Amino acid sequence: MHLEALNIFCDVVRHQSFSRGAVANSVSQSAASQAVRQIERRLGAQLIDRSRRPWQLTPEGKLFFQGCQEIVDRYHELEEAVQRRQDPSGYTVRLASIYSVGLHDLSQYVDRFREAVPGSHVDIEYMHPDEIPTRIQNDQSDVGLLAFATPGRDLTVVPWQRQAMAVACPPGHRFADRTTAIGPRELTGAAFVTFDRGLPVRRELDRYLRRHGTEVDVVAEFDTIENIKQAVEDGAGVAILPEPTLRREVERQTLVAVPLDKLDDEDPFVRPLSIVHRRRRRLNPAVTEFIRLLRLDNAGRTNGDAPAKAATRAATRTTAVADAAGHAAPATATP
Amino acid sequence: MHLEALNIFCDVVRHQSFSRGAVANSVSQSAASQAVRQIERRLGAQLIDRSRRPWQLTPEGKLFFQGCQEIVDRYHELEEAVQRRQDPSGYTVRLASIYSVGLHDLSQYVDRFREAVPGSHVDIEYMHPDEIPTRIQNDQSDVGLLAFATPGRDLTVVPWQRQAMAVACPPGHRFADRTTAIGPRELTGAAFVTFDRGLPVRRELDRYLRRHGTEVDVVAEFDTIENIKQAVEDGAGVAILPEPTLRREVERQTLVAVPLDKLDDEDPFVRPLSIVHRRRRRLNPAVTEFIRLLRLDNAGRTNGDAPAKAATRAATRTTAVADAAGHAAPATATP
DNA sequence: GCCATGAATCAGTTACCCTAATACCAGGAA
DNA sequence: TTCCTGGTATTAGGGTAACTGATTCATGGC
Repeated sequence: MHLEALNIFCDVVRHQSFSRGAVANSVSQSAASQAVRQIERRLGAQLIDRSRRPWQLTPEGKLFFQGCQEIVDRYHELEEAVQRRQDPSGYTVRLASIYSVGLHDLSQYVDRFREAVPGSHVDIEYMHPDEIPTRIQNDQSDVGLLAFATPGRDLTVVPWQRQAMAVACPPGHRFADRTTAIGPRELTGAAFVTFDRGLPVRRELDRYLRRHGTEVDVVAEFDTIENIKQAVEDGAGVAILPEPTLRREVERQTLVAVPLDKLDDEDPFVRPLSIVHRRRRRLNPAVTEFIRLLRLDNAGRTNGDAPAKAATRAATRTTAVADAAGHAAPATATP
Repeated sequence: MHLEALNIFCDVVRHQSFSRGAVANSVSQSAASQAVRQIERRLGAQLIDRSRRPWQLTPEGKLFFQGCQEIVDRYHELEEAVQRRQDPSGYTVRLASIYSVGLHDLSQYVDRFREAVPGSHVDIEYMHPDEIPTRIQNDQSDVGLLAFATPGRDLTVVPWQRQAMAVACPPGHRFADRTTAIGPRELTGAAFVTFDRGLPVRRELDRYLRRHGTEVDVVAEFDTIENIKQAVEDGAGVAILPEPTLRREVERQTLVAVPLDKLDDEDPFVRPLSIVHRRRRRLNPAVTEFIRLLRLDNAGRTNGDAPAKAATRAATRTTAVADAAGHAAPATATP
């Protein structure tokens, strides 16, 4: 039996789809179908009940899937262990992050990690938020950093940071000299630069404005914070962005960040950043350690105007993310 | 990667030989060589150091072998589990035994086992003693019953019964009316029917006679106890055989069994029967249970003239043969 | 130096797996 | 019903991996 075939079966099950399982293994849909059929023939058992749509795992299929996952994971670990013994350059953690978690913010964690696990290495890749869950499911990345994440069938979400949102405007703007926080209603009618529709942060932003009866004049939409900041610098309008992502521009005095009024009667408007990793599967010990370090002292980190209390609570709430055996914990938290 | 290739590698390591590993997998030596090479290429690591004879596992090889064994075993378990879920006819224990452990003796254990593990089944195969370790190593049998067993690299030996040896003679023989035990020296010059050279029991028998300065007149050699008994019944001579194997003939009065004098100053001459199973590998839970039952109350069993004390000691000495996780225990005992 | 033993290599064949194209099937809409 | 759609199964054919049998090579013993 090919281990590759077992992996295809696992991916088909994880994605609930032969086609997507095939893609995850870089083979044709036909190959995936044949691979699963072959496993079924050799086992002499039907693993997938195809009589209805969408298809379902049979009891045998569930049993086999669990064992299969374990076996495939173990083999990959074994391969890694052998290669590491040869070339003891250490573990590599593959991190997938959205653009707006700055390299600068991450580097302190990376440094601490490399110190804690000698010879280890962190591969940081920045990408579109939609890509991150997919990459983690396909085992192309070990850990993801994501805003407004929602847990999925095979995705564990661990709250990480809560970034306060602030109004960004160019230095000459009428808001620029404000020494007090801005209430959302004050933005009514303002020229507004915002995120592309379809991004989770856009939905949250729109909901926030709607909740406060604020109608803004959307003059531009972008899919990255960098582009929005550029547009604001160019005088296109104002924007609401996570305060930590504005630090450099504020220092350089190319932008002004004015705090949003917290309006005591409700939760402040924050961007929750989360750590995501695959669920119900063995995690590399180095990955577990990296996640531990990430979560360890992000309370000591400045988090814009978000109350430290909230960040601390989020951090302690999920202390038992991974157990001693290196398995993903079944418990999942939503920001 | 082919699971079959991993299994070939494991067998090559277990047998310390590419050729024998190949045979165990029913492929050519060439195929085994190529399979191992391919694994090494894909891993990018040398697993076997071929520069010296006999070849040795590299550190990477040892690491890989351990993991490999685990993975292959787990997969086979998984396959079995799936098949059992489909057809819940239960576990099968494949038992390989020497001819002279009677079906009658075993059936009581089998009955008790089938009662303890509902739906289970015991496949008893009788064979030449030399075959048994091989079959166990090649995973063609789960448990073996063997006389004068010696533990091997991958074979755990658990003492089971100690059968007293007795002199067998035909009813008309001059020993037949003896009411007292026979001292070994009394056999000097007697026409003697014995085992084939090469059988462990023959070596022990010769050593016993030599130790007592007894020279017998070997008139025939056979490879099974049944043949020896037949020859003795036919008046070819006398023999020294395990007392329990003579029971039926004594009842039928076709043979007479006279106890061997125990000669207090030394251990009595007994045939140690042992349970053997593979070492350092997962054992099927049913197999573990079967072994437990075998060992459980063989003290209550009549064991010829062998002192019950010895049998009990042997049984308790190895109480921890298999731990709760179903792994073979590292400890091994020799009879 | 020579032989015996066991593994590596080679060439030829087989068998398997993959892709592409296409047929099929369950479920939803008209 | 009938058609349509999204997704899976099937089929044929080409490419490649893996096996066998023969041979060569390396090592350790003589």
